[in-house]
Amino acid sequence: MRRTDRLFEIIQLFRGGRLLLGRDIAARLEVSLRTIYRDIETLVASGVPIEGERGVGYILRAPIFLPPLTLTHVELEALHLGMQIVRGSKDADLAEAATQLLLKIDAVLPDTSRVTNHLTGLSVYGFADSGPLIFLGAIRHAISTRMTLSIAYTRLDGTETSRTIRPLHVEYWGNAWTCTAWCNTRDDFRVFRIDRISDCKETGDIFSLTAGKTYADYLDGLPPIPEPAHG
Amino acid sequence: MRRTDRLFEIIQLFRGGRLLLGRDIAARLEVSLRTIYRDIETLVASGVPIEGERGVGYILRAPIFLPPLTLTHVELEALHLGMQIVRGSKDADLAEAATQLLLKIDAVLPDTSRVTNHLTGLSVYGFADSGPLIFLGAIRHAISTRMTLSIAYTRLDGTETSRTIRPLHVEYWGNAWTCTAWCNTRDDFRVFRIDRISDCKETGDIFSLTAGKTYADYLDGLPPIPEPAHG
DNA sequence: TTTCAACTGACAGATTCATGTCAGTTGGGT
DNA sequence: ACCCAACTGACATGAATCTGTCAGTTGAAA
Repeated sequence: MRRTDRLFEIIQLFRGGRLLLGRDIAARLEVSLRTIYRDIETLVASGVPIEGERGVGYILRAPIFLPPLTLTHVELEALHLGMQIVRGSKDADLAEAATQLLLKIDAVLPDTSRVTNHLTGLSVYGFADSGPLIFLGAIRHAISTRMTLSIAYTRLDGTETSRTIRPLHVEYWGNAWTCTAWCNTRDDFRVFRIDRISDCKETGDIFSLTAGKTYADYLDGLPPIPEPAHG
Repeated sequence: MRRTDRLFEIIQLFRGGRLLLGRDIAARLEVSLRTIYRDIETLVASGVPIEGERGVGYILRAPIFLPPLTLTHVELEALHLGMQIVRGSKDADLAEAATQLLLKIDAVLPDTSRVTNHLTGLSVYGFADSGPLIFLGAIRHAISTRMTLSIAYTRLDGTETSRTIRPLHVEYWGNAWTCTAWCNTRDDFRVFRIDRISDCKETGDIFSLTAGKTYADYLDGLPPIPEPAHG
């Protein structure tokens, strides 16, 4: 096995945020521990955020590895525009991540390719996602961890209701965010505007994706489906 | 010089979209022509879009080289969201670039990191940039090449006017695009809503960034400046 | 048909690289 | 004080890579 391949392999071993011991990596890849130390040194030197602690082991901070890419100028512009828009979003996690991503990319580009040089003068002021979206991040988190939520919701007519839901999907409509969920209270699918959710708590229950209650099932039940991101 | 460094150097030589001969690259890097052929083969094999034509030379299609990066899941999500939003934009160039970028990234991620796996259920329908923005691409192009434009503009009160402008900057306001320009007709800075531009032609004149007529000068002349992309 | 420059294959020598072994040090935790 | 596992340095050996040279082929354009 070539060294390059082994370096790649090592990154793969960290999937799932695992803590690894040098000794175990060495055994797994059938090389000596010394070689692993050298490999890790190489990886860190090329910017892979592996962190080691004496007496503990290694972890990889950012688990998605992007190999070298080449971009056109327009692609870099699109990337920059998109990240600026997301930075302006009300979802604090996403906004922060967008900032970090821009910084990473900028740090890595030579002066001559620096984002700002290729921006043909373009600024983004104030994202369009309106209203209080303080729960957007929590909901996205709940979707990925399948946490049942208990929400208070203000209907369009102003009346309040509280529901227990299994959040399935989030949609962005250009100026509003919605959450499609299985509503335990109504025993059917429901779509909620996130800016009208006035309270949101995790119940502690973890739901499983039961047949008939998934987002795919919801889509199946709809007549004609709008094409995402084409208009 | 290590080979890896030379490979990197070769990419740098292509800056500015230059057409290069293998012989010249060889001379510049003080290696044999055969070695350059081998280097180019290696680069192409690792995905760098260098194209060679017999009897002509080499060009690099996508001139921005992004070294390996590691991303967190949220960063990948932010990237995906941003690109989906840009894909929905009315600027055909940017939208297409965003699509290409998404495809590039998806092609390069291992199955386990594939964008769709990390999207905690998120769709983008219909970008908020409203109205006819058919000239957005043309204006961005004119900004980068410093082409003077002749535009027909419909004021908010409905009256028509035609102007000769030096486009300087484009701003995105969440639901509308504007272009800040030096207006030759009025001999002052003016801001135009791009969806209200009913015609747009290049005059053929290339302007230079004269002191007092740059975007920086425009910003200097403004009282308090809104912070870009923070809300 | 000639020219140009990209391309390909083979081969041998040089040199760099990678690796294991050994013998340490360091910092945190128990 | 002891253990653990990350770290570091040195060195020799062997493997892999890299390179130039030479002798071609190919496709396009003049």
